[in-house]
Amino acid sequence: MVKRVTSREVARAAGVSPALVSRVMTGKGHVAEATSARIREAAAALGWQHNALAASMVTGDAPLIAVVTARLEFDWRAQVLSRLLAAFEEMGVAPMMFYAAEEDRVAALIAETGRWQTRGVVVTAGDVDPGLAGSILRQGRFVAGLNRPVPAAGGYAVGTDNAAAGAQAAELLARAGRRRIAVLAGPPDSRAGGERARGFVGAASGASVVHTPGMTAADGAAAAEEWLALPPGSRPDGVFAANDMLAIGFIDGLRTAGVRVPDDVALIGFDNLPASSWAPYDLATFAQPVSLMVEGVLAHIDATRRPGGAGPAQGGMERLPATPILRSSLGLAAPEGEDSGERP
Amino acid sequence: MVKRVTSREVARAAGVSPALVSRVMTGKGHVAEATSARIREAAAALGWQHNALAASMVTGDAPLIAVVTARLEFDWRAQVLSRLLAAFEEMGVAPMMFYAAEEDRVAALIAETGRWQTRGVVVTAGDVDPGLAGSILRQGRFVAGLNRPVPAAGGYAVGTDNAAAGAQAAELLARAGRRRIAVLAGPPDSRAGGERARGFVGAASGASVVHTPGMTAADGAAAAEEWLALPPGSRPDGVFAANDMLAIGFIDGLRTAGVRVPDDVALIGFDNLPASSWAPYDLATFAQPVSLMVEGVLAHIDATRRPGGAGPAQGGMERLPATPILRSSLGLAAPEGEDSGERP
DNA sequence: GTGAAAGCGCTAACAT
DNA sequence: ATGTTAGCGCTTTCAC
Repeated sequence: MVKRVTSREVARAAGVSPALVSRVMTGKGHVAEATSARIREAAAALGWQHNALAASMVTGDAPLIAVVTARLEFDWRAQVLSRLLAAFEEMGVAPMMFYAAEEDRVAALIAETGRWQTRGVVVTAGDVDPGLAGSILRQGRFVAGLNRPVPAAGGYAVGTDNAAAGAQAAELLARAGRRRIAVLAGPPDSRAGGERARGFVGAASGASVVHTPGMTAADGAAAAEEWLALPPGSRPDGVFAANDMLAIGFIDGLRTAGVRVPDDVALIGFDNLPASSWAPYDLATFAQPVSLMVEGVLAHIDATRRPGGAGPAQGGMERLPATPILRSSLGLAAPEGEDSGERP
Repeated sequence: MVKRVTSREVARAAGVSPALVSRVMTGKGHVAEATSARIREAAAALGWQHNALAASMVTGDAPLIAVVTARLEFDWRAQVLSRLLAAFEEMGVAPMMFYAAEEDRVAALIAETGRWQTRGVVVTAGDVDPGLAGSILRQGRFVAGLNRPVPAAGGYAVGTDNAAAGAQAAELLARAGRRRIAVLAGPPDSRAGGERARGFVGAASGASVVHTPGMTAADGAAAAEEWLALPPGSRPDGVFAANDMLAIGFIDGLRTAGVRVPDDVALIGFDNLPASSWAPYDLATFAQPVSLMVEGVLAHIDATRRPGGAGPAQGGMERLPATPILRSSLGLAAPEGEDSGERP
């Protein structure tokens, strides 16, 4: 550790008091143009940087936001993070990451965020404990859940309307003339998968639910094996996969056995992965409202900084609609909306 | 902002001096078991959390590490980040993210990291300015570049040995009996693409270099158009794509025109994306040494914390070998190494 | 427009 | 084993 330059030294070099240096940095109070310039020069000459730690301590407000996250291989998480980080950068707040190796570490991580005087927490993984959220909220900090509820008064949560999308999937498959339909729901404990499946089943009586151990392409391929093992007469001819990975693995598995998509099985996935638009798949899917979710979070953060504080958001979760992307895997004769084919 | 609880209040509640509370938190100095317990109880009762900001200020060492990054859609970046964040979490240091919306913001971001008294900077995007790196290093902080050099004495850098992999790609295509070979190098200003292409060309005289505007599947498909536009006699029969996205788009483009892979064109990509192993592609590729890169960075950070400081690393970049993943797109009769097929 | 003085919440000698 | 005393580097009244 080398001796650090302090604002006092800058002040002395510029022939002013430390208070003036502070005023120049914070922009609060009036400083003569000439003095300000002299101070900046002195700072540059000494290589001084404004110490954010010290400043935060005395003001009691650190321009810090905590982001609780987990495996970034998940598409929506990486996307959402990219945009959140870009926005925070622009807002001039520094994001601190709290990475959960295991889902059950999330509560501990959320608690940790308080040690750094962060303005609040954005949670993109795991579950938000009501008591914990409440205590953070009571400190005047915010708690924002992405694709997960924040069950506490004053908490904010946005997410994809999975159930509505599920219902829409059922409707699309019906419109494509499919009668025996099924949903690949992912693991029984998958929140998103469960919601999508419930919406699907709710809109289509008689739909069957197939759980898979995970939500990878390999799990989709395994589901294809199961499909092939069914007596031909009872095989579903329309399938909604809770995500694109599952759908892609399912397609690959079916094709290996000579089954045709969409002729033999119509298919729709979820996530609008880049791969869904690739030639071998041309997979119909749903695009998550990533931009809107991020905007929602940013708007909430912004609201908590203003006089009135955040609005009346009371533990409910704002549900944003996913956008159906119609592609040939659905086997719809003539999609009324043109295939947008846009990337996520 | 609500009135915050301080260690002094905890001390009073526990009937001790503030110093003891500090000792319990830092674990330095001896505290009687009973006293320690009393203090912890008081803290819990008051809902007090140790203030990391204040502690860091007085010790002069904040357990903070800056990570400069950019678009997380890039596969290796998301992978590397996941592991780095997990490791930092385990080390008990908090990662602060500095997100570069544009490559040319990187220098400014690296400079910013000093304001938070971070122990050092891990750079995963853009270029590291030598002067800037030098001044950070002189402050006793570390600078670690991932897949980019840190041109300053004491800086550390690890990355994939792109040139060696390029050479190996050429060799593999030769072994597959290909004579007219080419490389899809990506944009002329792509560092990784350029290195891979140079290694390829260096190992195979007569190889042609094709630049593409970007490195997406769409760019690969456009390259396929170009390939098809060539007179049949002069079309390359072996292609090395600087990444899997490009390769996949190229395959899709060729197939649409009835060209067969590997019969008409043998192909090898780079990155070992999950998609490379999917049935329609079964794309030979190279896996980046992600784990080793991360380990290198962690070891360097660890070294900088010890007495001797970091080793003699002097601006050079540690080059780690990419692992070839042999798959059917290469058209090798009998791969001597079994297809590992492992995911990245 | 500028300076002096008093802390922010904690830790680190140095005492005891 | 515990308490006392100075600060860390900055911001903020309150004077002038």
